[in-house]
Amino acid sequence: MNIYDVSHKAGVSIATVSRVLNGNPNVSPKTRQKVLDVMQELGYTPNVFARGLGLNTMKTIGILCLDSSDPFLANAVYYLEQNLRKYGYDIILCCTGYDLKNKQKYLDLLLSKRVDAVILVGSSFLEPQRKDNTYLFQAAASVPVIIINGYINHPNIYCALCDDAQAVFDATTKLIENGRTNILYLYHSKSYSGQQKLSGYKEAILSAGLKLDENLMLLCKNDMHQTKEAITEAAANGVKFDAVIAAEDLLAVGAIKYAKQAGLKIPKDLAVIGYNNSLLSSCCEPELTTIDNHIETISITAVNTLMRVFSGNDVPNRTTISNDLVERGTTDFAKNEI
Amino acid sequence: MNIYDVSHKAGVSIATVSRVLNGNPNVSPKTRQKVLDVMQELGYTPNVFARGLGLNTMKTIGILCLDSSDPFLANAVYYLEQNLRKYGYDIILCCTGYDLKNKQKYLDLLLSKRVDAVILVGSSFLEPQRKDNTYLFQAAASVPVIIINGYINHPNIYCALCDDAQAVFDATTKLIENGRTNILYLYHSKSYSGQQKLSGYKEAILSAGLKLDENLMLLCKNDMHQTKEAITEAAANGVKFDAVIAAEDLLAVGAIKYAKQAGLKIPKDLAVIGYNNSLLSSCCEPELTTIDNHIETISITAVNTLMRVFSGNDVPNRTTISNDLVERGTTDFAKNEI
DNA sequence: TTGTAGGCGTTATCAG
DNA sequence: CTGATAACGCCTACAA
Repeated sequence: MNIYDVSHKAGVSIATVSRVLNGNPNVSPKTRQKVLDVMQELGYTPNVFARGLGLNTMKTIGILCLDSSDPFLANAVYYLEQNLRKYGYDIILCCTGYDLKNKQKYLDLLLSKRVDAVILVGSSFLEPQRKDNTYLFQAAASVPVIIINGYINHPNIYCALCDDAQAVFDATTKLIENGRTNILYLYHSKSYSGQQKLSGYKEAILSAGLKLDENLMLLCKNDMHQTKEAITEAAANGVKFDAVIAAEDLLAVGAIKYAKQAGLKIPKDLAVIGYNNSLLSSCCEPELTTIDNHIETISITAVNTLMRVFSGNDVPNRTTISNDLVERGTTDFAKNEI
Repeated sequence: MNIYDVSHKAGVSIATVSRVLNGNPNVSPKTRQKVLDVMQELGYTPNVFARGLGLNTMKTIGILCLDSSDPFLANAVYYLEQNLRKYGYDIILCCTGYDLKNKQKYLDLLLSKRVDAVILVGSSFLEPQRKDNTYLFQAAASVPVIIINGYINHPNIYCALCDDAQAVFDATTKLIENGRTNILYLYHSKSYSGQQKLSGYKEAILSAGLKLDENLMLLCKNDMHQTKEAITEAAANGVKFDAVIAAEDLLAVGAIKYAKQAGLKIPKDLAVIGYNNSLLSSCCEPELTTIDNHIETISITAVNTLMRVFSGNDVPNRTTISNDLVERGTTDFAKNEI
């Protein structure tokens, strides 16, 4: 079942069938209809390989992410898929894990599959040392590279991200304005976005005229129970705090568990703010105040950016989205504002 | 940069290069090495389209799921991707949503991309009416179809699932044995797996000599707050219950929120059991007793099944995994068993 | 062990 | 507006 069968049955040449297939206007309406009828009748589907051979593209985008089972990344992948499909693109999903070697390997693999572009989900694809990012630059030499939630300046690399530093700055500042003086910061990743958040925290502390305290910046494992233990240990070591801000909802839940265990009242004795506005944040008790980084908007932006790149437009290297604080039960801003 | 360039530079024919490429043993070690060196030097990568054209396969599996941002489905997709990649297969991810028309459309789309097989994640791809499943049968006519968490008997369709009915039966029975007499069942899906779970519940009630009460089987929305409201309403209407078993952790969390609001102590006044052992289950307070359906094992089984099908083995139509009850704070079985 | 030539199903370029 | 024909890059008999 190929283009020849259709052309025979329709009594035209394969060139005409191909033209109909590709919406070429140089076909008489009558001929077009005849061909379409035959295609329908035969249930003909063009062979993507042959087409790919000629066009050297298969309308497919490679998506690289560390771990698609992470709720935040899973969301991003979902929105990307939905929006790319609107433009007729398929996605090949590829989960690399944390190892740089694997990231490189899989990126090469995607390129060898002749994807039309690569989208990297999560700033963890940006290595701290610029020289370790050469694998990205190489990729960018052949196809557009989009980075979600990270930023690096290089030709043919486009970044869509939210202003994590600003968001954490604002949230921290708000805690301070509401009378919290010892704010514990929890994080688990030193990725680009992780650094941004941390710097937002530091800046807020300094702007308020407070002193930065290393003991108040706690590097945790990405696990709620281990986070709880880490906080418990810090408290046992004499670290005092009346608020927690976490780089990730999961860590904030660990803080809630700590408060419960330590007999602290939330938000009275301890205010808690998370990050991502994930399902977890409305699951715990009290429900978690959290920063919403609008991953859907970011994903849509990324797709739109890519489409503009494809159509040859001049496209900004970076698009930044602002984010919101979603207030729930672990903070008492409202009461203070009355 | 193609096979001709390599053959020229290496001073051999393209056939020899092709043989080296495909690990054909009929090449002298010396020639092989020379060709490999040239390929390395030129950074040659075979063109997947041309290869696909000849072989009519691209070592790619299509994965269909309703919504890859659902934590449970996201997990399945992740494990599938990881395991398929071990065998050198890529995956094309395709999220359909709930509409049957879309399911059909995207399945056709995947087939037109010449995927080597299709994996359907979630029993929601099985329509209640067998005639509505003809789209699956059609697909099975051209490639193997794997269904995760659903079962239907048809040639070239293979199913990997856990015994949901048994799991709910066991959990319900355990509640009854521990003195609970009015068990509220929460569900939100009437998919194959949803039906299995419900039937497990019913059977357990009947086996224990209790009476089935329609009011105790509550169809909810897939949202924790709406579930809480639904339970509140039922209670207001006089429905009495001392335990809840939910087809989904999210619904169970709704029950926990209800208990909190109604001033009921968990597990003393109300025992709660969820399903899936998702992150949510260790996030709430108290932590949720839940049924773990071993999605990782199921995913691995599915991939292994597929590989056996590819190698032409005779493969059972269905593989069933048993599942465990993970006991946490919302039940008090342990105390009763002492 | 190696090389030659035909085929895979499209697309694109020319003539007409 | 339509048709013939040459790419596209690889695989695989078959021949040597």
